[in-house]
Amino acid sequence: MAGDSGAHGDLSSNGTHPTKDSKKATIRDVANKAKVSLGTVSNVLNDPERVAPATRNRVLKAIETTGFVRNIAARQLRGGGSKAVGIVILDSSNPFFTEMIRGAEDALRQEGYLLIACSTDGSNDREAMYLRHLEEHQVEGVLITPSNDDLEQIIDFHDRGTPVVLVDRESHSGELCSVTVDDVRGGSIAVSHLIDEGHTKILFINGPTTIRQCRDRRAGVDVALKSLKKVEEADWIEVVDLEVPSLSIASGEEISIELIDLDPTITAIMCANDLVAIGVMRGLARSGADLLSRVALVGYDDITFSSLVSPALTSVHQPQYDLGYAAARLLLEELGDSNHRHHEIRFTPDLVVRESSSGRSSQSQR
Amino acid sequence: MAGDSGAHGDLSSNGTHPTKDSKKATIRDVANKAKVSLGTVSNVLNDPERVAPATRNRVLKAIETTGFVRNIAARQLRGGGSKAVGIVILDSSNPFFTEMIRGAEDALRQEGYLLIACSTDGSNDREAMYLRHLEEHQVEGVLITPSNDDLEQIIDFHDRGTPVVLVDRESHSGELCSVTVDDVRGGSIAVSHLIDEGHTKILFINGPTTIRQCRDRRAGVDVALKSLKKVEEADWIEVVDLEVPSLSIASGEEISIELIDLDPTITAIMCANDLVAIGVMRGLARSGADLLSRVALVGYDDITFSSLVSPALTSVHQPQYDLGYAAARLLLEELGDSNHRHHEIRFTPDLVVRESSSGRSSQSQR
DNA sequence: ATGTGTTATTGAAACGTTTCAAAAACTTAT
DNA sequence: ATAAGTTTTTGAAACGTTTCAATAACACAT
Repeated sequence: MAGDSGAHGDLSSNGTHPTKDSKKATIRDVANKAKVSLGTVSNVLNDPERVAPATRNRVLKAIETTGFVRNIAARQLRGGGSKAVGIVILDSSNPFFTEMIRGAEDALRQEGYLLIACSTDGSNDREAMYLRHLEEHQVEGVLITPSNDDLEQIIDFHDRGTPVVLVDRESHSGELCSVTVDDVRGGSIAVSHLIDEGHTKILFINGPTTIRQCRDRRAGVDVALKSLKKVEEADWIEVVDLEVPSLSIASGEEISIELIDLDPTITAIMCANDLVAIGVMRGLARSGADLLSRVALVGYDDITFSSLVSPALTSVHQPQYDLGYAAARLLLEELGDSNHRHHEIRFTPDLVVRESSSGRSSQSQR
Repeated sequence: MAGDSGAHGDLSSNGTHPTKDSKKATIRDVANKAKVSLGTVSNVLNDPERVAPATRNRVLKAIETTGFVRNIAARQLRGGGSKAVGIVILDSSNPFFTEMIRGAEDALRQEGYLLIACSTDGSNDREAMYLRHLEEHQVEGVLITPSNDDLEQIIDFHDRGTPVVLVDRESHSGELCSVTVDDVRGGSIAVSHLIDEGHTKILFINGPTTIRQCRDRRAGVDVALKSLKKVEEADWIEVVDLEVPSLSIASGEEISIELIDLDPTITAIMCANDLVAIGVMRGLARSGADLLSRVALVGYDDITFSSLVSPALTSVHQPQYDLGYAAARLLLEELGDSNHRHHEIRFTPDLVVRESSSGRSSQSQR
């Protein structure tokens, strides 16, 4: 920029970083350098076919010479989009969510969007705060796993003009797009696996039934049982319920204490998610209990580390990355289509069988 | 807004979401409703003491009635900040980084900033792309773990006006703030622990020595050895080196094949990070090898799941959350202080001893 | 009522970019 | 040289908010 001091006018210090206070080049600087109008520079940036090649090259050179970096805020103000999307998740310590973010980020990067990540830790108030900040920034859309069952605040947010895609949560009345996994089916295939292995009395450790995913997974167990009873008249299969206050490793550890003296006719445990299952494993290991050599264990989510614990955990695989990727693609679709119709993408989970449910001694007891 | 149609003027459809196309309230709408000037509304929002209570209340009511949401882009254009900070990390699958993001987000949330998360996966080109996008958005600062040793592109970015804090990386010439962990010391305390346990021949599985952290951790081993040799003239301690191409679980699994026939005089293994150590464990378990019952294993990072694998992994604890939190605080400090002097915060790691290095049979062999 | 000092409010202009009607420049045909 | 058609370029105005010099309003003293 050595030869351009004149184009920048006053280079006086404004008190911030006195040693490095050059003003950034604007579109006006480029226009002056290339001896064209502001509109022509804008056309070169946004509609290059409209500009004669010679002029275009002159402008491109001036852009390089001045070190021009476009100002998104100015564009946004004039009516352009913010090129940013918010993602609001529950817990950034849970690999389920971080894989989801990864999928969303990959999809958005392809279109030149930035991803603003917000963790609510299940707090409705924090969710409200983040939504407000995102609205002030005029993000082009938001991907969100709601902090609770009541979608009112999210729907209000959407109604004020920002497209929303629900992640791992349905929109019952169809006013929002959503990406979900069929948790009823997930519960069914997990319990069916255990039944196929010969287990007849199964403990289901659920999370808070205020959480729809917990309810669905448990409901899936009933669906599988009903279906089996119809086909095989299998009336001897029994499911026992227990509930932990949160879907965390800590909750699993706490409940493991109650499992030490588990009814010996229970030969299988199914947990509402992997963190709870891992906590159970950890708690039992800590207390020296040998329960898991006779009892099968199944988790839900198939987070990255489930294959690394010992015994490796059988788990219902949720396509975490795909959830995030699909949600972002759905949002991009909505942004590009003024006649967009909301819809839902539903993924089907599958079971990944590992050590924790294999070769348990249920068959010898049956 | 039912009684306000006049204030909004033309509510004609612009072809986007025809059913819900109300224009958002601007500061002008608030001013009209409260019968004050634009400047007064701005003062109520930004400098409320300057406005008479009666006027202020009238304006606040109008803000509520109109549903006004401030427009950050407009403020930014006029000279306000973007209230957004970028964080550029290497790999969002590694819990080390996700914990770090969590710390940064918590610190920034307190000041009303949003966090824009970007993953480079170690790619210099992707890092460059993200830096450019962040610059267009005029983020108020960037926290970054560099994708490689060459900081030139990051320093250029900083020199163009955006404050930068390096995370887990030093700035050798002091032109940037940084937050690091003393990896030399981490290496030392890990190997010292093994020596204290009686191990005299130790295998060090390093990552790419182009990565400064890998070099430092290995260097720390030498520092501990030198120190010990001075004090106790302990010339019998030996370290054997091996290198994996990347710090991943997969690399650890691959190298585990070579460990099956490990020299029996090697009684301890130290890995450059937890993912490699976990990979080694997994690979050995898969091949049925019983090596880890006689050989101690130490990792580095102490990611969340290290305590959950079996045997639970002894690891050098890195304060991941604190790294992120401190980096963000340092950046906020720099933003608030026009006479800011760059400095470095250096954390001291500590060793968390778990099963993987306890009670290995090294002492009976010595 | 007049003068002085203080507080509160106003409103023009700035910020960087895009947009599109109008003007200018270019090309081709007569 | 003139006219018509096409391409290229221009530049005024808009976007929402902040800022600060100028003005208005208010309070108090004489």
